[in-house]
Amino acid sequence: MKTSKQKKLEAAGWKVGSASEFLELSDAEVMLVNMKLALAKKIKELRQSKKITQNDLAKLIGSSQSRVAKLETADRSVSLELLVRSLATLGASRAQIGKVVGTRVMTRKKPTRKKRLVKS
Amino acid sequence: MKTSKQKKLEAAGWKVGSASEFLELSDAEVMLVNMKLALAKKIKELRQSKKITQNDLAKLIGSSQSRVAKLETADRSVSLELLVRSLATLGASRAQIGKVVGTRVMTRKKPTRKKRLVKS
DNA sequence: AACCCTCATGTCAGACTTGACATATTTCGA
DNA sequence: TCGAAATATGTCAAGTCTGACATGAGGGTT
Repeated sequence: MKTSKQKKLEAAGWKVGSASEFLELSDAEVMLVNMKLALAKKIKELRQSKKITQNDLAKLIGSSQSRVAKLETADRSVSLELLVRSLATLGASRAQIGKVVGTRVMTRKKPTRKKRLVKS
Repeated sequence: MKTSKQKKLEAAGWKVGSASEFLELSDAEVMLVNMKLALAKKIKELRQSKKITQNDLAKLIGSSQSRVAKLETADRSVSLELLVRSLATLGASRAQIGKVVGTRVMTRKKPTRKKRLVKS
């Protein structure tokens, strides 16, 4: 049986188990995904605080509205690099970006519950 | 006449002036390059502290010695993503990576006034 | 309704990144 | 000095990411 961690990764479209050590790699991947989510969230916050649209931001970073939408939803097709570059273009300092990268975000909004069984 | 900043970027192989605002973009690019240099340095430090070769690390991250060499020299062909992924695989925490991302590195060696204790 | 604005999603050609390999250069112990 | 291990550099096919475009969904205003 697969670990829930592994299932989560695969659901998000990440390759799993392709290299040497599963635990190490998986941890790194999970960390990367969470980092991206945190950065995406920060981009959205920063953009909204500046009261500009995704289209406006797109012009600032030399891209298109659709890519900005993908940025803010941490779409599988956006790189860490584009996320960081966008934050920087929005005026975030290295220190601010470092803080986002280094700080775990609480994602749970509801009291923890037991998971439902899923049919296979 | 080009600014020294611009020349530096072009020397490093980065495209300049292709989008909207030069100053904004350039700042973001410079920041990104410096970030990569800081991450590369950290990777090398971490690897050496573990007393393993580039080849060993390459196996750990599922890559080759040559790419690890490029990683540690912040070669133009390595992505931020690979840098961060490698650090994570070396066991760095998000907090540690965030610190590297957010901390400007002094490139010039001058006598330091108050030497401080460094985390191991 | 019809119109407009904002954001999300799918697709794709072109650009960029990757692991692997070959080869060069540096480092260092005997 | 020599040789070998470690590291650096160049190249490239295969894979990934990007901007652009089309289109959809959801609100809000007239």
